[in-house]
Amino acid sequence: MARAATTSDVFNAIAEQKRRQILVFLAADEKQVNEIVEGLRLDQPTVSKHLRVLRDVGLVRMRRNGRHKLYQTEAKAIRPLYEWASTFERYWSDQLQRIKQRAEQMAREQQRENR
Amino acid sequence: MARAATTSDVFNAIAEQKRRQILVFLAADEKQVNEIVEGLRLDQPTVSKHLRVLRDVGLVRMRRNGRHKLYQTEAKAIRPLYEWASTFERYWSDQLQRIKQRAEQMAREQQRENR
DNA sequence: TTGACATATTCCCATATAAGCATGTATTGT
DNA sequence: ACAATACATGCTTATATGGGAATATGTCAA
Repeated sequence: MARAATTSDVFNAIAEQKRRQILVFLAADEKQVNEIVEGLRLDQPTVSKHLRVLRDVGLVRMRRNGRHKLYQTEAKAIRPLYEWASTFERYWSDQLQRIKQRAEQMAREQQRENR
Repeated sequence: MARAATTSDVFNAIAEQKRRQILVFLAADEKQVNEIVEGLRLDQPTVSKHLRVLRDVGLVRMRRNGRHKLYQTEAKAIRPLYEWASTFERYWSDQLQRIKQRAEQMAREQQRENR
């Protein structure tokens, strides 16, 4: 079995760096393909192909405007990713907290010695 | 050019569903390979290979214990992913807020009609 | 209608997978 | 020392990829 299709879910779609760039680029406002090409310095077919993948998994939405097409990031489609990552938040905070506590502990011991 | 290596970064490493499962499974406590195999019902070589990828990108840490190896998720390695996803948080909240505002607006109009 | 502009798709290629099966390696108990 | 246990790696195969170049499709303007 090969790797899962890039269009199989959000996790696979965002594995590609250029697609991540595109998503950031399109987060605030809708933009034409042209603007993406110039803004990110990618070839036009490359951009179109990545947009296709992003569209297939619902990470961007598109509307036509004359002979342009306007793409924009569908922010809410990123939530599954965000939520999955959040699963681990408590664990890394725990670790950070432990480190912090240890540091405070050491500071207290230092003080005691200096007294 | 093919797809970027699964070991090239966290984004590629977590594209695989089974690796995501493993990370969740190892989030709270360290576990032996054996336990992963049984807990997630995967073949042992499959698990070892996925662990290899996860280790290469720093998503799990390992220590030996006798003839076992204990793996645990390195939660802080997931932060880049979390932070990237957070970039979009304001956009999806904006959208949600807009939806909420629209709902409230409609409610007000309803009230006015009923008066 | 035709031409120009904007975007999408196709074809080819090099590359990297993930699964399954077989085998290798390390560590411990006896 | 040896057998058993616990993992890791090697090999093969089917499959999907992303880039580049060429080409197709779609839409407007004159």
